[in-house]
Amino acid sequence: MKSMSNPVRVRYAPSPTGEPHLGNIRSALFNWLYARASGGQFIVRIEDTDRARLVEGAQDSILDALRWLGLDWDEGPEVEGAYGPYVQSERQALGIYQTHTDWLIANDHAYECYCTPERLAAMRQAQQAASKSPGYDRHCRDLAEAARVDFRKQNPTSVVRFKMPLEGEIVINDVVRGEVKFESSLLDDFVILKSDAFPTYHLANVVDDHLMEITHVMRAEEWLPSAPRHKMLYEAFGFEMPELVHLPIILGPDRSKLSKRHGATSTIYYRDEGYLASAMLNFLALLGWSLDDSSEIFSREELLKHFTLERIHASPAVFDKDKLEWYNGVYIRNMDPKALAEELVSYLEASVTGLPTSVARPIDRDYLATIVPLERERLKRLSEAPAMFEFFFIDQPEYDHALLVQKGMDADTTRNAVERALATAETASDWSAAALEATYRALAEDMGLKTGQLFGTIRTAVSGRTATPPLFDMMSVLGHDRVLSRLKAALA
RNA sequence: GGCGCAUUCGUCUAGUGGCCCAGGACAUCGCCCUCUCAAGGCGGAGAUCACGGGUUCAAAUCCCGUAUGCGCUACCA
Repeated sequence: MKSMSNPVRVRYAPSPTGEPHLGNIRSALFNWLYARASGGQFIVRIEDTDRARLVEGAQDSILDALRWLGLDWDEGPEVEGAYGPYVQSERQALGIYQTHTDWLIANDHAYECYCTPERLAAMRQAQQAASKSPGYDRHCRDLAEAARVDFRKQNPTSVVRFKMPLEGEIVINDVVRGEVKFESSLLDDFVILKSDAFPTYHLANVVDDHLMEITHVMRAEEWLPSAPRHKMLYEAFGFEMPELVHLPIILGPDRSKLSKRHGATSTIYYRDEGYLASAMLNFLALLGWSLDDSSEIFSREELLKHFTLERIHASPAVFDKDKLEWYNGVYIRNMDPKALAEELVSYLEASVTGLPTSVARPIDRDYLATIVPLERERLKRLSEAPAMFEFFFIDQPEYDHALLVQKGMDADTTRNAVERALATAETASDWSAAALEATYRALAEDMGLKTGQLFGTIRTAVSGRTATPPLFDMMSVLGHDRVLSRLKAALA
């Protein structure tokens, strides 16, 4: 337990190189959860030090994902705080990383390296051929000052490398995994400042985490192998080491790291597909964390109440889309119909993926409000609504008239059933579901048909489909005129 | 190849020496409910707890080894 004088400060530090990956957002969630659960601060820092991989709009997309899930940040882009700026390129422009690098060089913890990419590639090739473990051969580590002057003259581009210890053991302590040991001799002198004067992740991360007074570094497990480098950096600077919390990796169905070849990995994609933020939050929280043997449904509040670092798992978790969909169904069913209707409007009115253009926009909200309670328990994703609701909105659904014929019926009995159903509808005075059901049950009996037969025929005639909400609720919502015209069309 | 992490039903997981010849959830199958589809209820199948050795009266749980999977091994994060 950290003392009250040392409040928890955690950060989510994405690189704006693409869409917000689910695994990445899961890391953000855990950081946010821990910050909020412990009364600490949640900071967002943009790590845009790789100028070549920058993607326009990626930062906005990442922030959108956070906002969608309600992961609010106390400091970061758009929320200035006392430790800014919160974008590394801006910090670079301020000279923060250069200053730290200079200090490291002056104190014999780092050195300039003039090796060309060609030399490094050749070196790696040779190492591979000799099946030696790869790594920088420290060619420039102990160059004499005169030689350095020479190199600078010939080749003004250089990088700065950190001097790793040549021997010994580096032990890091991870909250999830305990002590992890690394052999120093196997770790090479890694680059901390690139030739474009931007820092690498390692330097920027350590410097910024220290300057921003981060207390817990929570990130995906793929970072565990670089933890010893970070530890050496902290020691060289004389900075206090934050707690390390390496989160289990999220896997695809084939058990390799979840990536695009497994399908959509963008959080934004799932939002657009109509997954609810509450469902996504619940699902993501249980990927690498659990409370007990029976709790499955967690609201944001419950998550905050129960989340602890101790219950984070060490083993990786496979992303199961079926389970996500189940969660979504659960949350949709628990949603207030009015709120759900409101949520559905944009999906229904969408130009390409929405209802057919023949349906006038804006759609009738009152009418929609009567449909939603009928379809709610069948919806798994909001994006299914247009296809599912279409027959409520268009004039006349297209369907194969063979579908009108139910089991044990033929063309004549079917035609007769539609005619009688039409006649009954024409004279019906009470259009409530209950009244309709009563009259049509009587009709079925009168005709010697099973309810399943008569109702099935009417269902298809009225909706063009074989799977719908309960028939009479549906007819009641559709309304007298629409039902009559569709029954007539079934006779054509 | 080297280093690191991990290993309980197909999947997410409960389990920290006896309550476990292993519990819950998703998916799957069957039945019930029922005008169809869902939802819901009930039930089934599904894990020799990766494997092999120990330690112990007793191990999924502790120790050692092996195997497998994944991650890292860039002037990417």
